[in-house]
Amino acid sequence: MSEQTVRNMEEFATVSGISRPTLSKYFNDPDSVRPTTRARIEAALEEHDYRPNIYAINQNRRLTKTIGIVVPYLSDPFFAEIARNIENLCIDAGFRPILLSSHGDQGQENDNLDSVRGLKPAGVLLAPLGRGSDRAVIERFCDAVPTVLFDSNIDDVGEAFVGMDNAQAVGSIVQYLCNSGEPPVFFEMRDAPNPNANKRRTAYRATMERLGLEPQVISVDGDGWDFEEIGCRQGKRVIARREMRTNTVLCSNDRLAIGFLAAAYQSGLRVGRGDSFALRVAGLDDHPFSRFTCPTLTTVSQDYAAIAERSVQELMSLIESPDARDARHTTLFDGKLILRDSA
Amino acid sequence: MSEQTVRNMEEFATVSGISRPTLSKYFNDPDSVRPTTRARIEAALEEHDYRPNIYAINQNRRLTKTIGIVVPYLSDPFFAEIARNIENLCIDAGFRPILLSSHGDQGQENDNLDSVRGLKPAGVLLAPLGRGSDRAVIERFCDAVPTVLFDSNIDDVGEAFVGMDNAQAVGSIVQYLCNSGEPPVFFEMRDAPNPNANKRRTAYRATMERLGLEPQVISVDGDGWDFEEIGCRQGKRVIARREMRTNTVLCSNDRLAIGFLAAAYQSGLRVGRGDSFALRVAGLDDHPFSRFTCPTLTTVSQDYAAIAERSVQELMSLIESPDARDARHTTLFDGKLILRDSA
DNA sequence: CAAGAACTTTTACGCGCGTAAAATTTCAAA
DNA sequence: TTTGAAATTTTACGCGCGTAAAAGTTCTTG
Repeated sequence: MSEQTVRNMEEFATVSGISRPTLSKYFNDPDSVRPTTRARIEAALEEHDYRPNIYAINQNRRLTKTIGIVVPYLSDPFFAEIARNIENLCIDAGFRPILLSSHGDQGQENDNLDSVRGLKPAGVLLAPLGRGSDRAVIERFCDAVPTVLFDSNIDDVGEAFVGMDNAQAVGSIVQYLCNSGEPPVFFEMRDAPNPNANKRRTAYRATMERLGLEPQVISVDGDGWDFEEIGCRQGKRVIARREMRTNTVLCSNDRLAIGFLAAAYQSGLRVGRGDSFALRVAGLDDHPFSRFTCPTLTTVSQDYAAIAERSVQELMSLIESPDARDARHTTLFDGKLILRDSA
Repeated sequence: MSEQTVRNMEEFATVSGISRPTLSKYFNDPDSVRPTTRARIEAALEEHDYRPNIYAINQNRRLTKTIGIVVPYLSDPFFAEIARNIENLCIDAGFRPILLSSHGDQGQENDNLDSVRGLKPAGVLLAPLGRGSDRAVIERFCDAVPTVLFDSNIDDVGEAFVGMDNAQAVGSIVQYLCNSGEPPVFFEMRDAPNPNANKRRTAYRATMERLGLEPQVISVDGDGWDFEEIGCRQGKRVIARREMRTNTVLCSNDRLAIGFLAAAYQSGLRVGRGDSFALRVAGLDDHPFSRFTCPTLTTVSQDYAAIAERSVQELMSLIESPDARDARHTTLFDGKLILRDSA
């Protein structure tokens, strides 16, 4: 490699013997040039390992090949996993994903959207904070940028939403719990940040009533995204005060359930199904760690891969034909009951 | 706001009555203009919410205000947490952090470094894959970009390394375990991706020998970054075959330990300290989930905040005076013994 | 082999901003 | 008020690439 000489496309044109406009075409789409030309370019590329300046490229594009991915809380492996899936799909589609986490904070979410807008992205995949989001800010953002919401819905905002069918998921696990033992109590945070929580509580109530059973919702205090901590601390309180009318608890999500399992353990209650166990605990989401709790957690799985794939598909169709959208698309994937040992 | 008119700095100069070069100065450092001027600019900014085009800015800077953060595996909450800390510190320092995960894959790590280089970052904070890294690629990268390594060291690569003192950490927990019961067996992956694993094994051996005890290292098969899964599957095997010479096991990291706890639970062994327990399990790292295992996990904490802070400090001093470096800096933070219920 | 299609080259301009130099204005201290 | 330092304005150029238009070349098809 005889390098150190090629500092821009002009120079690369000289050393490769290809004109700059053709090179420009090539870098925007290698298939848009004749195969022989492409081969010559790529041979020269091997020699000089030149790469176009990404800033200069994007300055002259109204829209870039960047895709923003904004998640509410990346330290939650659920979002990390989904982001990983999405990233890979974006790369496969020829885009550059940029991952931003709002760390559970509204100011950060607003900053992230601002910062993403500055990137002039082709599109954005956004899992909003939910209750903690500044709706006006998000609406304005979605008006300016093709945006697909996932995980957490905000009515009428964004061009599409992809998430879980909470009604179906809650329905199926409540039904299972009722069939296999005592009906579940619903354990949740009073002011859950995520709007799924409300849908889940509602679905729980509806399912219980449909089954002719009296629902019991235990809403506990606790702010922020430290769900395990809240589940554990408040779980111990609930257990100590014997607030549950039955021996079965359905937690609003797996992270709360993981905390609740810890609470049960620390309270000396054995969790599992069968006569020798004092408590049954179930969750929702199939969190990556749910396979390794003690006991392993019965839950309803979200299909991470499917959600990621559909979200990206929606965004791609949005990018390809921005005006061809008649109405907002909503996709809800069914959850799958995952029977493990905790319930 | 009378908007829709200001499309570049020129226009903003017109509407604000400030010359473009002064505006340029302001956006590069608001303190570099006279306070009255600054006030006028900021007043105009309220009116027109103009933002400089980031691509045009960076095209003319040899170095940008971007800082790359590359971690090996973001779905591991350990890295997510440390990245969160680092991100915030970078923002406070006036930089734009860009977070990239290699998802445990060498090709992805190489791509990430390539992609970061294209961003012309002021500096990079890199936690390499370790054993899975392509040393030559990383060396070349570090030659071109001011880089601070963290978590996982690669000898003589990068301008600085910030991590945990494995010898101290392992020493302290081995000592504790020996003092409080039977000496620990060391449980690890045979081909751990992270170089800390080797240091930990070595430290374990050294400490045991110093104490006049015979070390026992159990190295299990398992590829990839799915540590809990490996810890659980292989843990069950180890337990079933009674491979451990004592009732105490020190796992090479918390994620393995979390898996091992699951294995013990599923094997019917009660974990904890005291006569009524069959097994003691300890880990290393103080993983975010270690407070919620059953039982809670005794471990040695890494000071996430300190590691993040020092890493960023090192990088900042590197950015400010790139040549003032005589030798590679290495910072090792002591781990703190965290006594919980598992050992 | 001819004709037209498809591609490449040449030429030229523009994007939005950094930045240098010289002229002018503002400010603070004497 | 004067004076010099500091800040601002004016003017002008350059960064690396996208892209348009016209002219030239190569390929395909019959």
